[in-house]
Amino acid sequence: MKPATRALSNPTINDIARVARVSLATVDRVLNARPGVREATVEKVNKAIAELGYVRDTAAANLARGRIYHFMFILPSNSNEFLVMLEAQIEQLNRRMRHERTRLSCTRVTAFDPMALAETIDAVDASKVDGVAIFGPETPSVRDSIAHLKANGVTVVSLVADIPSSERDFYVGLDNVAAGRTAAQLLGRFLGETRGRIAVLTGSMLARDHLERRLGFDEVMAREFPDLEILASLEGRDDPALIEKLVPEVLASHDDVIGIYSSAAGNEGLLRAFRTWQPARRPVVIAHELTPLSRSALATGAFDAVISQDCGHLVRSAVRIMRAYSDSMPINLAQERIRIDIYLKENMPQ
Amino acid sequence: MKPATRALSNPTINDIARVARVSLATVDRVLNARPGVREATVEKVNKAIAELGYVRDTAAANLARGRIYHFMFILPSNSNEFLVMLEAQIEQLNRRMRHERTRLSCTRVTAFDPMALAETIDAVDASKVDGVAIFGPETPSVRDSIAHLKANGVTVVSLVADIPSSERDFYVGLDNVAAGRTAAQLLGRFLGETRGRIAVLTGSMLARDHLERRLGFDEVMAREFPDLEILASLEGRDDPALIEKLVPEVLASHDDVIGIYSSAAGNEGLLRAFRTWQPARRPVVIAHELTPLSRSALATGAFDAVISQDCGHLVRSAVRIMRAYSDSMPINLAQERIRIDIYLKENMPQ
DNA sequence: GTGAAAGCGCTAACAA
DNA sequence: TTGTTAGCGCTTTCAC
Repeated sequence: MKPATRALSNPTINDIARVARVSLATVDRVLNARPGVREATVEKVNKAIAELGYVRDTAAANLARGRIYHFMFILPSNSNEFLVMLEAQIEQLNRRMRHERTRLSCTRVTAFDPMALAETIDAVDASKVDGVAIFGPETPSVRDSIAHLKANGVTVVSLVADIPSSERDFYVGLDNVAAGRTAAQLLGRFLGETRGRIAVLTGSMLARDHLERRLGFDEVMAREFPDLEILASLEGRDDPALIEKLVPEVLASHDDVIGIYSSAAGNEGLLRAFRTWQPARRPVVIAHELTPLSRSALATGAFDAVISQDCGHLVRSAVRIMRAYSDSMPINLAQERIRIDIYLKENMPQ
Repeated sequence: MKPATRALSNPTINDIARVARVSLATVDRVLNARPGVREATVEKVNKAIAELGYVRDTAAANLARGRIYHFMFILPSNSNEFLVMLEAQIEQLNRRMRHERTRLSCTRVTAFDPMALAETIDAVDASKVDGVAIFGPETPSVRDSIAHLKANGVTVVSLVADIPSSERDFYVGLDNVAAGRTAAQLLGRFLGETRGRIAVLTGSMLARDHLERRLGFDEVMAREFPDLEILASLEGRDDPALIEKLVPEVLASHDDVIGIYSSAAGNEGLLRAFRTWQPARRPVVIAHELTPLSRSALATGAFDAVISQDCGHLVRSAVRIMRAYSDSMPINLAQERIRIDIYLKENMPQ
């Protein structure tokens, strides 16, 4: 064991109190913007804070408060692999953070059902919850519910799919337009000189993330690979069974499908559809989300690339951000940016 | 402002002391494995700890100790873009963490000079430093210096390039063999049916990361793209000027170079060499590290893809790990795994 | 409006 | 070998 290193510390509220010639309690009142302090005193204290370059020790503050953070995740009740992984990460982080005064909980709401989502948001007890992370569709009722929650002092972040028209504090997720562009570029480059049609699988036109991906995909396809013809989106509603039914229909009606962009959840259904399809030439397939299934599809060559976002990062990021907002602390944007991960079989994590 | 949420807390040392019928000080002694406690008492305390599921509150412990962590980074004195970014991240994190009882410092050592590195490591004052992160070559003298540091109770992590034969506690960096494989796969797929020669740029045969990349690259090339001929590595020593001189020589002696794998630092020199080269067909270029220069090369199309590791993540990870080892706390391996990032112009962070 | 004092969970002198 | 006590930086009663 190393001896403790005790050194030149940062200024504390004691220093502020001394410099500003007030008591600790007054400094605390100013720091936490509590009422009952004369304007002149507030200024004295703020001057001392600026002078000394004081920064509050959040750990000590939380210790004194005995504060426990309560954060809630609201996810669609779909049970595709991505959501299973997301929920597993939430549970894992919850266990890890029990000892850091933080509690996470997770609620499921029927997928693509804005009313059910709005009701769930309305049911949040603002006196018991410090922050809510929402993964769901962007509709007026959802916006209203978010506004209501914000008005009650709860931090709100959108997760995976943004809700930019709402008053959410932050969006934790990737740039879905850029993800769609990336898929197009990979598909186009991997196809090289080959000519034919491209099938696109999406989830729901209600889901902002799905729409954005299609937008970015079409943009790059039109600009850089104008010789490839893109078919209309198949709406799979992230439902493996539905996808398994839809895919063969399209493949049967076009015998020159050389590329597939699976832009939403439900790879399971796509892979099952593949089992009964015997194309002349194996198509290039770009899918989303690295999951047990897509990993094995990469390994066997059924998928050529997978575009993904790190579930662990999503959850840690959401929690860090809800904490930062709860404490009015700054955010490291570079750390919170969710990367558009590209996985080939060669760079999958073991 | 929300009211503080005060709730069912975790057990504290007070609970342990009560259950084990000893004093706080004794509990503290057992927790910190300090001597001077009877075996029987130790067991009583440990029993209570297990019974209550006690987990130490590190924040409170650090507050009480007034402890300040001192971590040191040792980097090569080369000044390529990657190192500039790495050092910038260290400085930025240092500013951020001043208020979390953590101080970071950074020392530079002549690149590819094992003796100079060993001397620098030997010069570390173990009584003032809790952990050291080393980015440098793996040689016997370096190993010995690391062993010496470890013997003095300092945590050691290898950074970017591993030193597996040493007693380093952890390696923070990516799997370079897999990175080489990834480069080969991208190059091969982007080339499609085109046939010709591939030039490979490396840094130094002394650098483990460079060797490993070449290894992985050759493996996938031989297995999946046997029709492409790979030329011998050009050793650029991460020196832009040297690279600018070497590249045209190779291109002049082979008129069918259709692909380039720039596996080390010094993209600057490569890009300058391109300015005077007029090939019949633009080659496919895969480079390493997303930097201002490689970003613009992606944007203009001079590079087709960049394989990268996130500098911010490297530094944060190294610090989290040194902290965890200093406190004998567990590590979240999934969070610390450094990803092999693939960037196309479409998925670059803005 | 402002201040004094107790206490959050833990550590470290100093006693016993 | 063990216990008592002060105090880390901050918050929060409760007086004044």
